[in-house]
Amino acid sequence: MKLTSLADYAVVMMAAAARHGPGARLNATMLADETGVPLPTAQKLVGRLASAGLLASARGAGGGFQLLKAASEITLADIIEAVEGPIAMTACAETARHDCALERNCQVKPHMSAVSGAVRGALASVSLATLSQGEPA
Amino acid sequence: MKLTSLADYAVVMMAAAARHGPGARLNATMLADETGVPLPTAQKLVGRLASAGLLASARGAGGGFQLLKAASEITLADIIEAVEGPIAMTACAETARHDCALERNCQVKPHMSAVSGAVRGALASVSLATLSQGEPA
DNA sequence: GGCAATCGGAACGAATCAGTCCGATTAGCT
DNA sequence: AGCTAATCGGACTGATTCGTTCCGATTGCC
Ligand code: SF4
Ligand code: SF4
Repeated sequence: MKLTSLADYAVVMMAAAARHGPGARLNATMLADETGVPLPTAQKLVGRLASAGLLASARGAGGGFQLLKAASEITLADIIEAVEGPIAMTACAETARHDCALERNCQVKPHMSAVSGAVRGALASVSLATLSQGEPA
Repeated sequence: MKLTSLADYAVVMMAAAARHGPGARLNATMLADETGVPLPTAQKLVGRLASAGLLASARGAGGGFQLLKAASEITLADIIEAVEGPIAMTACAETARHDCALERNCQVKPHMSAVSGAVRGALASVSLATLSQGEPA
């Protein structure tokens, strides 16, 4: 019940990116140096974030990344799903992927989608704008 | 962002146990046969649940397990914490365990305890009594 | 006192994660 | 236009944790 280090680092990097304003040009090296995340790991993360639609990527010299949405429009759930995949507590909650051996006569299965929704809602209630501020609410 | 198979199986077994009433004598073999969880895995799970204080264990022939609380008093968070350990989204949210390299100048760290609390609250709002019923709310 | 049944912890194999590296692509300069 | 340099993108390796399985310790019953 804890998120992976990759997802955690991705949140830290996105918060740092949000602090640069919506139109700033960013590259992996700058973000890695600013947050302390190892550079190769940072490269992997921005790649995933870009393919998920949270960042716009530009290749070549002078390229880099850029936030596609406002900080208040990006939530923790978005970042986590971009890095870790869909938020589903159990195997049966995820559409497709029905490889649970107990699924045929599992009594708690009908409730799991609601539980996943609740957790996802808790994560979606936190926006990047909140995280980028130093002090808690 | 998904719970492990062990925790999932533990929830299924606890729901099955709750359906037997509060004072019923249960053993690992019965629960495994009823839920479909492999017997050795079920043994490991009931052991952890007992050491966490959710079940009372009795050794020897004619022994077994027994629920210590009412079904409405046991929440998903309790079961997950019993199997997976404390619910903490990040390394810094957990008291002790401060082995994060970015912890010195991490801007999002102050918010993570609140996020962990929100997720834990979402899980704590679901009781075993709800899960043991076949139909969702 | 012997026996059978059950809990408890220790060991093994598998899967995923975290980290690292090198190739493909493109802007900028000569 | 050709070359160079800088950056993204995907593929590979090692490490950690998860999941499973097995066998020994303990206790009630006969
Ligand atoms: S069917 Fe039951 S045991 Fe299988 S993943 Fe869903 S909740 Fe878990
Ligand atoms: S200090 Fe920052 S990077 Fe480290 S675990 Fe906490 S939130 Fe994550």
